[in-house]
Amino acid sequence: MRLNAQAIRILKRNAGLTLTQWRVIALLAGTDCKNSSDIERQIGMDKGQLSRTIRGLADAGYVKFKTDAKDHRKSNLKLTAKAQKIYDQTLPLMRNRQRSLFAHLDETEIKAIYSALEKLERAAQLSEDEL
Amino acid sequence: MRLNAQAIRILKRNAGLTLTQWRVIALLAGTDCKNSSDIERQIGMDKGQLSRTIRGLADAGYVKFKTDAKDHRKSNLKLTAKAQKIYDQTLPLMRNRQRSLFAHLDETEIKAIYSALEKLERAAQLSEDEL
DNA sequence: AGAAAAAAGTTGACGTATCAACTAATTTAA
DNA sequence: TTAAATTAGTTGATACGTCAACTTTTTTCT
Repeated sequence: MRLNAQAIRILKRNAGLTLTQWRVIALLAGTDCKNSSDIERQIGMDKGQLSRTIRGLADAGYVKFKTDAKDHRKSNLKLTAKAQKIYDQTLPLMRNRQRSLFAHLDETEIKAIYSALEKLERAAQLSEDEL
Repeated sequence: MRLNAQAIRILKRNAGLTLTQWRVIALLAGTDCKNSSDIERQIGMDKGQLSRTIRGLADAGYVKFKTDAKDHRKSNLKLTAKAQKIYDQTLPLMRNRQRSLFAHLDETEIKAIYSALEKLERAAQLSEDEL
């Protein structure tokens, strides 16, 4: 989407992050997501892409892995101080952008969009069998 | 987008085409688009991707190139009979899908969506400088 | 307890979107 | 008319989205 272009640029210039990387960091920082599956459930992101994104973050020194003591399949993720700092710095920028984008829409439009998108998803789901 | 998933499957199963390939074929078949730039202007697709898509179609025997006699930069594209046939067969399927998706939306919702998306694009454009 | 199923992650493949740099041909404007 | 700007198209790089096959560990079921 062209709409993401600026978000991407903001992140690249201010934090050296990709949008996906930022989303993951934001979830680790702002929610109680602990591992890959939590994130997957939270934003419905693909397992595979998630795995690669997290490895990228780890390589860049933004997160640390630690295999869960009770369930050896899981590895718990923790943001480094570096990541936390970047998150704190970038969050306001992202929030501003979000606000200024949606500022131009009124209630009705926002609701219509969400409802319509839901319906489209449902319709897509329903006709799934016909293939 | 998950919404495209079925379209992609329809095309793959019924025609062995990707969505992008089908869009290009549809433009060549259903509009007066003659070359890459026409298509680019029509659907705002990236030049690069377009170039690769078209080459793919040519390699698969769906389109033929012919350098324009007057302007040697342009190459005019023509669908092969094979492509025409596939297009004719697939068009109804795609139309049905389109219809059944939008059937669940009322006028208001459709208008709201378009208007909202336009505004979002504009807002994104406007705030471009702040980066 | 042991087999089967499910969950957590990893990896590979392919398609799509966007940006940038580049060549070659054409148009424009001094 | 020649230099500069545009336009058409190609190629490379990177990010993102989705599907599928696979390993390892845990859970479920009988």
